Amino acid sequence: MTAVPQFDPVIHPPARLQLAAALSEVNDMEFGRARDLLGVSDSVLSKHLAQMQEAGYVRLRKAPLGGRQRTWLVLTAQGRAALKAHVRALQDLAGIVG
Amino acid sequence: MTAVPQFDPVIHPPARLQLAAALSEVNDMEFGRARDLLGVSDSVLSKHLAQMQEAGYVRLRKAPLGGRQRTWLVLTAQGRAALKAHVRALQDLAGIVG
DNA sequence: CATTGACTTTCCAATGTGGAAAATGATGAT
DNA sequence: ATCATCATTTTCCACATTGGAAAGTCAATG
Repeated sequence: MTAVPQFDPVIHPPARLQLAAALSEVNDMEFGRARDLLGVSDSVLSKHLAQMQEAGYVRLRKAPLGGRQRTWLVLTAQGRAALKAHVRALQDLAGIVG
Repeated sequence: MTAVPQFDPVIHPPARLQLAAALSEVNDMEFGRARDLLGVSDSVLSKHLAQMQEAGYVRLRKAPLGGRQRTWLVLTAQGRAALKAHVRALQDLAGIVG
């Protein structure tokens, strides 16, 4: 009798939720900027991105900038929808509190 | 440079978030009912409650019912405020997604 | 072709969550 | 009083997740 809906496990963890939210407000963001924003190491961001990519929530665009290869993170339509659904789920869940 | 605000770790985990939300809609709820609602074992609910109590988010009211002792869970004002703040934090974070 | 910069992967420690089972505490039965 | 029982609570463990450090990759110089 699990009357309570589950949250999307890919997007619920703080780091990923924050990343998705940050990406939702821009067209794209550089890897390094996202890493600093979240305050995590390269490896950690990379691993979160791997999961979000696998879920189809994020797309990585790699292109050279200033001679060096850089990566831009883009929230996909699916990722945006997932974030939206997640926020709405929480709002519904806590609707009365408002 | 953690420009992203952190979530309340006591209330963010799914089980506790769902519990807080569920409790926010009623005056109180029986232990067993909450356990079934969340779909977890007695021990797990008990442990979540311990954390939420320690944070001052939940109060346990024990009283006999039908000869046996039962426990009712009550969301405190502090717990309600924490839930509200959490929801608002997420909304702010994802404000653009709307 | 060695080097450097920008990630990615591997390895490992720390935490957190969950369940089963043992322990508690409060009754109710005997 | 003592025992059995029900409602939690605590203990013990297994497993999953998350995070960082360091080694590994790969493309673009020098």
